[in-house]
Amino acid sequence: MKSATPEKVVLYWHRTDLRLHDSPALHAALELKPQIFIPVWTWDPHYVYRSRVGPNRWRFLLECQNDLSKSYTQLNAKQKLWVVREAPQTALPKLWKAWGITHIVFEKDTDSLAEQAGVEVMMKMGRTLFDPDELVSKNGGKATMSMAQVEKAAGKIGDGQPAKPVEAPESIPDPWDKDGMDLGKIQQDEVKSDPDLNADHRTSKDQQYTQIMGPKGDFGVPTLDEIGIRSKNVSTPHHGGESVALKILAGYIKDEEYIGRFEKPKTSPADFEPQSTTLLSPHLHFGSLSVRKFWWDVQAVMDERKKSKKHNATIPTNLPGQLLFRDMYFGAQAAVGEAFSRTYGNPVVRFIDWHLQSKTPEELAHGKPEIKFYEVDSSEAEEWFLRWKEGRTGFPWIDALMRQLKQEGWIHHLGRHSVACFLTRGGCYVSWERGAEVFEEMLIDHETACNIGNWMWLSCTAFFAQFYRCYSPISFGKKWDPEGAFIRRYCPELAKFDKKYIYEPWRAPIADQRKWGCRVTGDGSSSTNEDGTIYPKPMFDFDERRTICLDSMKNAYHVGLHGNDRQVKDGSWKKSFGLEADKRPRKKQKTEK
DNA sequence: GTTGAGTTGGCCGA
DNA sequence: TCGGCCAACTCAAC
Repeated sequence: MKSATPEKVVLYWHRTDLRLHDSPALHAALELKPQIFIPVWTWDPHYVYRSRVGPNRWRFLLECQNDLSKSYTQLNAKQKLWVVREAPQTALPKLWKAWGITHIVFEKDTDSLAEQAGVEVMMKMGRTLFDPDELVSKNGGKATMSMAQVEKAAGKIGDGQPAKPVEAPESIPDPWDKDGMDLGKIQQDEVKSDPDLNADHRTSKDQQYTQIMGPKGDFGVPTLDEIGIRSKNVSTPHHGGESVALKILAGYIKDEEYIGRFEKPKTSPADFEPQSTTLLSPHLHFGSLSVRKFWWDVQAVMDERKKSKKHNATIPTNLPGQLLFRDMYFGAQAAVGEAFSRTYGNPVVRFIDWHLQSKTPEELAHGKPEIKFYEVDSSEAEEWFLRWKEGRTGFPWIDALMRQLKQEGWIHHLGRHSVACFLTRGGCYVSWERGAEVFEEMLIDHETACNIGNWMWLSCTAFFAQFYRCYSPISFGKKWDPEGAFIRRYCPELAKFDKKYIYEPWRAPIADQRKWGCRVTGDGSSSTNEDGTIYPKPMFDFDERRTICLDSMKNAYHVGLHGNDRQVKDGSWKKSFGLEADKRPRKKQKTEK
C-alpha cells in the first residue's frame, strides 16, 4: 500500500522516444519535480498479430527497451523501464487508478489521447526537427510536397532552426515501492489473434498473454520468446539501443570530411561492411537517437569547416537535407491524415492503373473482386510480385538487394529506389502499396510517413513526376559496382561468374555456367536441380517491360486522376483509361539468350 | 505565358 | 569522363 499521498505522481509514457537524451517530453515530466515517477512502455500484445513487423525489427525494439531500462537503473537503482503488457487505451486508465497518477506525459504523435478527469495530460513534440502540424500550418495548411516548401515553411518557424537538444536527466525520482507497483489483481484484457499478419514468424500460434506484469511479475522487457517471435528468424547484424546509436553518431561526427562532404546521391548502394551511409535511420524511428541532436552535432562540424574555409555539401543532398526530407514526409502525413498511407481517398496521390491494386471501400463492401488491370493477366503480376519479394526475379542486382533487405532489414536508399522502381513504374507495374507492405514488414527503420512517401516518390504518384527517368536493373548497379561484389555477397550462387555476366548471368555461355558452378534456369522456386546449383532466368524482358510501363504511365498521367476522385472510389476510372493499354500492340517476347 | 529547376536515369558519341 | 539528348513531369518565379 502507498503510505503517503504524494502531490505529483507522474507516469511517463515512452512511445516514440526510447532514449534519455534530448527528450523534450521526458524533460518536461521531470521538471514537474514528481515525488513518484514511473517510466512506462505499454506493450500491446495485439500488435504481434495486427502489425507487419518482421523478426529483425522486433529484436531492434527490444534491444532499445533493454538499453533504456539499464540507463534508468544506472541513474536510480530502484528504476527501470516498466513494461505493461496491455494496449494503452485500456492499460492507461487502469494504471491511473492503481498507481494514483496525477500527470501523464509523453511525446506528441499524430494520434491523441483524450484528457481524463483528474489526470493532467502533457505532450511535447520531440520526434522531428519541426512540429509537423506547425510545418503544415506555415505551408498554408497544405501537405508539404517538396523540399522548397519545407525550407520555406521551416524558415517561418521561430528562428528557422530546429530546437536545440535538451539536457539528459542526471537523476530520476523513485517509483512506488514493490507493493505499490503491484498490479497482480488486474487482469489483462483478452487478446484476439485475428487477423494474424505475422504467423510466419511466430513460435506458437496460440500464444496467450494474460499477465499484465509479464511472466515474472516484474514488468521486465519482454524476450523474443515471450512475444512468440522465432529468434532463429532474426538475421540482422544491426542492433538497437540509445548507447549504440550515440556511439555510431559520435563515430561519424569525428570524421569531419564524411560529415561535411556527404552527398546522398554520391553514396554507393552497393557498399557493405561498411555501408556508405550512417544507418542511423532505425534509431530515429525508435527514438533511440534524437533527430535534433543528429542535426546540431552535424551542424557544429559543418560550422567549424566553414570557419576554416572547407567546402560543405548543401541541402538537400547533405546530411541536414536528408533529415529535412524526413520532416517533409511527416508534414505530408500530418496534413493528409490517415488516408496518407493508401491511394483511395488520398488527395495527394495519383491514381495509376497498377496491377494488384488495393480494393476500394465500395468493392470491399459489395464483395466485388479485386480490381484487375488489363494489360497482362493478374496471375502473371502476382507471380512477378512474389518473385520480387523473395529475391528471385532473375535480375541479380534486384535479387541481391531484396535478399539483403530480408536478411538485414536494411538496404541503401538508392537500392530502395532500384527495387521500388522495378516493382512499379519501371518493370512489374504492380501497385506501390504492395511494395510498401513488404518494406513495412522487413525494414528495421520502417517509418510509415517516410516509407509511404518514398514509395509514392519512386512510383511517380506524388512528390516526383519524371517517370521517364527509369532505373535499369543492369546499368544502375553496374555504375556503382562493376565487379559485382554486392551481387556475389547476397547471391552467392553467382559468386564465381565473370564480371562480364554478373549483372546478366543468362547471357553467359552454358559451358561457363557449368564451369562457375551455377546454371541459369527455372523460376527460382528451387535453388538446385539435377545439374546442381541454379539461379533463375529473368522473369521478363526488361526493355520490353520498360516500354510498356512508360506508355502506361503516360496514359495514366493523361487521365490525371487522384486517390480521392469519385471515379477511383466507384470504379468508373476504367472508362477513362479506355482501351489504350490492353489494345496497344505488344512486341513479341524475346527468346532468352 | 515562359522558363528553369527539381536529392540520386540511360545511352551514345566524343 | 563528360555533355547532350531522350521525350517530357510539376511547380514556382518571373
